[in-house]
Amino acid sequence: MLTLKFIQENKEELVKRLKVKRFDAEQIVEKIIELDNNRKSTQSEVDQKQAEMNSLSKEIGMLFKQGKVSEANEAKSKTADLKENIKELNNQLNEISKELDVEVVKLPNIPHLSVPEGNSEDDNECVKEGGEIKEIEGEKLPHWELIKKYDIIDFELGTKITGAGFPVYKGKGARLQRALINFFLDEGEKAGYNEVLPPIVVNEDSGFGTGQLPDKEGMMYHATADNLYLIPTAEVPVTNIYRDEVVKEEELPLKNMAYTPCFRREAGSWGSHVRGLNRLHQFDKVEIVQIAHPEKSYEALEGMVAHVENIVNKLGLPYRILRLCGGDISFTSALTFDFEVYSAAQERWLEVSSVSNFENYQANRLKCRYKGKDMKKPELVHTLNGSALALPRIVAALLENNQTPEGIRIPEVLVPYTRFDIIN
RNA sequence: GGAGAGAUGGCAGAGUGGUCGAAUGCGGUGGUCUUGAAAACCAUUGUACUGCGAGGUACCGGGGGUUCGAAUCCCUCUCUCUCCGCCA
Repeated sequence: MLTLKFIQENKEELVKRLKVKRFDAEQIVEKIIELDNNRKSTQSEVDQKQAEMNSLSKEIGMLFKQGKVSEANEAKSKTADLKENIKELNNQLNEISKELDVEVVKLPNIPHLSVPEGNSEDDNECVKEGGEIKEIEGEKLPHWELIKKYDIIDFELGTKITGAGFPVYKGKGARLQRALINFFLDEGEKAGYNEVLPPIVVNEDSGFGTGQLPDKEGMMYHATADNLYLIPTAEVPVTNIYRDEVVKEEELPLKNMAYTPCFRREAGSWGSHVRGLNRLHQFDKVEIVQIAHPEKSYEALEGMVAHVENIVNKLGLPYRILRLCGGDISFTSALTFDFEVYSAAQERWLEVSSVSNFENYQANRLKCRYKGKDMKKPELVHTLNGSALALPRIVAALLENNQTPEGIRIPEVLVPYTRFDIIN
């Protein structure tokens, strides 16, 4: 969420810039400012009464000590009204604060100045294309046919064990998963990311910290007996490492990565174009997360984009990088680059990574700050994350693009990990 | 799952109703001394809100209560540790 200070000091600019996100902030901003001013004045009234109360109490203590019991009792009688008054004001203050919290989370993050105008994914700006779209020799099958043909991923079996969207990877299919995970982690390590293996269920506080709760509660599987949530992305546990922390300035940037399974309920979003591996309830992903100095977060973002590009390149997949437009960028992001790979048999681009800078929007909610030696107060950090990479669509593209009459060729970089070079 | 003990500042650890935002030690920062370092000595050292400022207010695991006054008493929740049980 945005800081109240920023909203107070930049209200015109805020309203103007949120228009790029197709968000009309004017009324909410007005309401927030009014509530915040109200909060401040009520707070200072409470403080003042409280100060009165404190000094009165001190006085009473002194009087008792000096044995002046009747004077003490007299002073005591004065406190009743004050006490009632404070209670009343505190109730008001609570109401105002609650209302303010509700309003302030309604405002999305401010888009970066480079975010293009636009209403939908069709208006995203392609900043780069790479790799080569090769002709497929022979029969051109979509991956959902290929996995059946070679018996490497079994959807029906997953349905039997769990339900739709929980595939079972078998034989070379399973090993390909493991190979990709290890390859991604090794590449991440080379790029300076520290590997963590976090819990894949999280508590409510963590859900709030990264913004899945309270709004997007429906996206997560919820273990109600213990009130824990299955993570939709490793971003949740890995970013929450730094919830309520003040980190040292010289430690920045903190670069972490994690492999985790991810769970998404994706309620009601199933249709014809989400066949096969295109959308699942459970999938594997390696996520990279950075906690960066505010002045260096865009440098960090560039580094993350370069890292993802490097991996996609090594896999030999045709790709393009999109700068998301105001209408497509997420609520919490300031700037997002999507990576898409071309899937030859489906003849469409598949999103495989999304790399974002949240600036201090997420950090404000997390209360993650940094402090340097000559800083008087800690300041909010910037947070960034990106997939590097999500497996299912990478697998889909690899299977489809590398199919030959003999079988599916495994990219050279993966062979040391898979220990086979063809699926046939 | 059963029984017991506990949660205080960056860490360790005192504090059982008033002058406690909290002793003391360690650590951190600045300084004196030194060619430099160590040692010693001196000073300083939490966060948030609010105010131009002096200052004020809140915070001793979370929430609630008793009281003129709570780190301290009561209720409740969470977590940690020890022992027992179960277990990859």
